[in-house]
Amino acid sequence: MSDKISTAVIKRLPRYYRHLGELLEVGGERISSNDLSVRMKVTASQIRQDLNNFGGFGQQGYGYNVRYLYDEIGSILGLDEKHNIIIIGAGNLGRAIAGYGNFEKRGFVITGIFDINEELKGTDIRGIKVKSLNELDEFAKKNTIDIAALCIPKTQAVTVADKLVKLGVKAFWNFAHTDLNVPSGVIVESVHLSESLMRISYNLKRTRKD
Amino acid sequence: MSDKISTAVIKRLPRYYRHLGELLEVGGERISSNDLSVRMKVTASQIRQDLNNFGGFGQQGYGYNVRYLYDEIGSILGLDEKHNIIIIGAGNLGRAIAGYGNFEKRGFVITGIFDINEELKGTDIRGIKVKSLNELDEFAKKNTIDIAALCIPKTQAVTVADKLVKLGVKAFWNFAHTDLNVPSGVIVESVHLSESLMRISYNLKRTRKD
DNA sequence: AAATGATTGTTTAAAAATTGACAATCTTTT
DNA sequence: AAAAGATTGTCAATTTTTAAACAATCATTT
Repeated sequence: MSDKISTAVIKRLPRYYRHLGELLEVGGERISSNDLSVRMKVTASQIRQDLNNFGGFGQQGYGYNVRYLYDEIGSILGLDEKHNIIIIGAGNLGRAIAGYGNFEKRGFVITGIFDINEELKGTDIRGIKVKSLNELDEFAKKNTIDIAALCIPKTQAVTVADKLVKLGVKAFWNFAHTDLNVPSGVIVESVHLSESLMRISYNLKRTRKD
Repeated sequence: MSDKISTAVIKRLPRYYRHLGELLEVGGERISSNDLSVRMKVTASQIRQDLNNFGGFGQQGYGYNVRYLYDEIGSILGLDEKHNIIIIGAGNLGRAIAGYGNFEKRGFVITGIFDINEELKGTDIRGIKVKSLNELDEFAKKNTIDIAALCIPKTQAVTVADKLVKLGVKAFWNFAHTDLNVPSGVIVESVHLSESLMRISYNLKRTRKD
């Protein structure tokens, strides 16, 4: 893999994947960049450029085979591999993520749920028993953790992330309202719900002015 | 307000707001674009350019007054106004959002929670009784809804959004794994968790190759 | 099997975003 | 009160991203 793919492209890939999946569900066999552009409300040019970062998946005069392109993008996204996820924080958010079955379809398997609250220990969430945060070290040494989802307040999140970095965890799905400082090579994908909400607020204010 | 502000700038504003808030918490009175750039890991030039879209908040030789800038950005983001939010879907995700107290600090008030499951009707979530989806029409006619958070599966989300658009709702916080088609002027902010997770997966695959 | 039509992959152009540079100006020190 | 130092606001340069254009090529029709 020669040149670095821009993050703008990567951010769009999952959306292509989703739309192709929806097309598959209704029996779509082929689609042109133009038809897809109408459906997705982006330019056909962008679609072709994005895809060509990874290779020529289409055919002149025909378009793209939906199933083939879907699988290829899935592979580019690493969805053909299994990923073990642990969830830190068994509150509503942690439970919401644990309970979302579709992730497992795509190879994301929840292998552990941890909470600082000892009273929750042993509680069953979707067949997984909540463990104490004290058991995290031992667990991490015995099991492969690909992704740690941090569903805890910001102060705890920073501490736990530091610990998990030392234990070798390479990727964080961060729901805490803070930035995480991790060594290079460690991935942080943050979902800042409050920031998302503020953007709505901004747009509401602006829209009213027009 | 003359020229349109780019979405790239808007996306960064909440992060400035958060960092300024953190500075306030530790008693910071002033900060230069340079110090802030180190803290936030962006260029000082970008900070100055971003802020100057909205006016000159700083002073040569001094920098920015933290409290003043914090309040100004808050105002730009519309956080000085109250926003009524309803939550559609009283599952774990809906409850997680309802239960997050910090939103209320920023003027986001949850005024209703609705679920299609009649069995949940009357259940108390943080002092709010869950209503049936059948009551949504009546509620919308009697109350102002600024933002509707859609915490339901995609098929329902599309239907409910259509209905709420007709009832005059102008902004959606969409957690369903689908795009929403709404008339222009209606705001959609989507939080696609599965797409976020796929980006992690992509980066994990790529990192291993380096 | 030749002609027509469709659609990609890729090049070129345009637009947007980011960074760098520096004069203007305010603060702080002497 | 003058000099030195700091830092903004803004302009210019660079880089990145997006869109347009089109030759190459494959599918379909006649």
